[in-house]
Amino acid sequence: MTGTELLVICGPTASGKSALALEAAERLHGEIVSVDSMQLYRGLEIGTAQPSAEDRARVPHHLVGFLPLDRRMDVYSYCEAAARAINEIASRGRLPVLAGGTGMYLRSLLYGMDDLPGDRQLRAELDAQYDSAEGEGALHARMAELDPAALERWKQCRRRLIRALEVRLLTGESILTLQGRVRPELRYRVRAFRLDLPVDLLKARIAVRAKKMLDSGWLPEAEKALAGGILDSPTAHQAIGYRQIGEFLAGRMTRPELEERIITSTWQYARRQRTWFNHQHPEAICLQNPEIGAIL
RNA sequence: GGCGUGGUAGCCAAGAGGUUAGGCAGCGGUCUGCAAAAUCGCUCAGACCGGUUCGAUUCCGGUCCACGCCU
Repeated sequence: MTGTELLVICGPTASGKSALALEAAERLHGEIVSVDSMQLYRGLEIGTAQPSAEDRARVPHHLVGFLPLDRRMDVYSYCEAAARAINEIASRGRLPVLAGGTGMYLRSLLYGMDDLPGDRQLRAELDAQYDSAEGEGALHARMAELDPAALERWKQCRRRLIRALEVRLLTGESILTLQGRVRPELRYRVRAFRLDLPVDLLKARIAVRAKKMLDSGWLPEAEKALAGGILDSPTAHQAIGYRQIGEFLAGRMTRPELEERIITSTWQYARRQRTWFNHQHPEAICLQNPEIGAIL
């Protein structure tokens, strides 16, 4: 653990994290470090609800809107970048305020992750193999031989299986034995808050926000991102809404259907975030209201 | 008014006289290098009334409703 002090505000999408973090940073002499796998990207400003120019003028934001759409991102790279930003902010004597909803990024940043080797090239190859005709079976057979325990554990889960094989190939050992069993200590001195609004309220906020985004420029933004190949990008293609907007623009969906589908997938995302934050962040104090008073 | 077809869970949608349909949505969980991802589990039926049968969501009759055609 470093002595660096951190304020953390996490929670599901549309729960009011950004506004709260903004106000807190303003009052506490802080700068915001985004913990969001999609706000990273340049060109997805509206669709990923990035902070406005006005917000950014009020408080410096880091790790927002800088990454080209075709760039791959992963937890490890994110953590490196975020740790760097945190150090810079702290060295300026300001308070790093982490704000965002990408649970795995946040947990990895706060608690660290086992420093196992990684090889994107190898991983990409294994992934490509998986797609070929007998790929899945071949990969399973290979794992059955090299690391049956990991296969058993993740046979349903392509990515983790591939990652397990990657590590096995790189180290000669099973990822299961290399990963620490116990959760490590926090790496920073954190004051963490997790927003957990009542379900009905959160649902309503999601619906309102989705409609507002669609009414205020998301469509042209998405059209441009689609033209730029977002759907074929390694990571950014996962952003909610862009594929659906493509369908809508192609006339395969009505506007009400589009809204509904976006709201639905956003809610599903929020649900996953809720279960993550409810279970993975014992250090965080639960806030039922995005109110500044609670964190000052 | 007549004839026909159909009424299956919040929605879509099958088959079968007795054995889980399935998909979507919903709910709960998992999560160590693509996480706005991936994945596991659970809940929710047979329009209504009667009959046949050991047993009906499935067969028969009626009622209601929807759709189509005819008058």
